[in-house]
Amino acid sequence: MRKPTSPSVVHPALQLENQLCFPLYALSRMITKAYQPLLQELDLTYPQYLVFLLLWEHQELTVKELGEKLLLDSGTLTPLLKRLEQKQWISRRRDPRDERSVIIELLPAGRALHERACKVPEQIFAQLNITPAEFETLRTQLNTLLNHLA
Amino acid sequence: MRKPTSPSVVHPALQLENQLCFPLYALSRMITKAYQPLLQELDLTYPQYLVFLLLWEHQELTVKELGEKLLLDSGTLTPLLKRLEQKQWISRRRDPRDERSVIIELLPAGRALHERACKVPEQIFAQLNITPAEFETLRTQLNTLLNHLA
DNA sequence: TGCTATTTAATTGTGTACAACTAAATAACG
DNA sequence: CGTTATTTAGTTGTACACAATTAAATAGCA
Repeated sequence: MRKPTSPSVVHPALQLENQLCFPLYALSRMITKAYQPLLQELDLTYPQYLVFLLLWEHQELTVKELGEKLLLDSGTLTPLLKRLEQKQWISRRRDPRDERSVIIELLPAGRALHERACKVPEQIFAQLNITPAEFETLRTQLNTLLNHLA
Repeated sequence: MRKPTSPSVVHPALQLENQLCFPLYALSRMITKAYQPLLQELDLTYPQYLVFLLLWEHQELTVKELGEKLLLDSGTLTPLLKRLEQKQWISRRRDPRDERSVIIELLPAGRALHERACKVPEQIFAQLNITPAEFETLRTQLNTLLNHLA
């Protein structure tokens, strides 16, 4: 072991353990990592899974609509969606009524993923070791804060 | 407007709005974005800022120690630290007592950033529109959940 | 109508994240 | 002591994220 470095005078608010941002950032990545082995069986990444959550509900959405719901821009979505298109899970086409928009449509193979994904949420929940009530409280708080910022 | 697509039968647990993971993921990115203009004045990215939070407290840490505290691996840290080294904010050297370890040391220019960063936390807090009590509750809950997973 | 402003995706470049692998150093053990 | 196992960073390749820019289409308006 190296010698422990002497603690210097640091603003408490600048200590990692007092941050809100850090556990948020770390927890987000940890949760993504918890999804990874489950999603790997579906050949999906976590952001791709989020796109499918929306498409399973809506069948088709524009890139703009996906971006609004996921808070992601075209710089992230365009290459992601092209990869899903290559796998024949979605189609991309310009809206004939407004050629600026690109409509993303769920293809049969993409819809078929829904059935296989059904068990994912409960498997994740089991790993969290929290009660449904705690889950709800936290979800509500995070959504509230998100609405303040977004 | 395109025609609204008819809602299909979707497992409630597979709806985006019922997820815990999504607000966590989105909020983490939104908070990072809130930091961005403040950190830009320090020429820092958000993960680089987290590294400095630790180095301002400890002056020197190994890559392993940084990785343990930030839950990041060398694949992320090595290039990030090399960029900080190029700016002469930190130094990287092998530990002579264990040549496998790389010691990251804060250089004067890196320490000088601390003073300029002091106002960052309060400026972020102001944007959150929550009370200190709510801040504390949320921070505790997130840390608890993080400990369950990490 | 004709011109300008806005909207929408795509592109480009930088910087994370992370899985999988490599290489070097050290620890552990017979 | 020598051999094997483990630890530690670094490397490679893939996939986000996002700022900034570009280009095409549409809206707005004089």
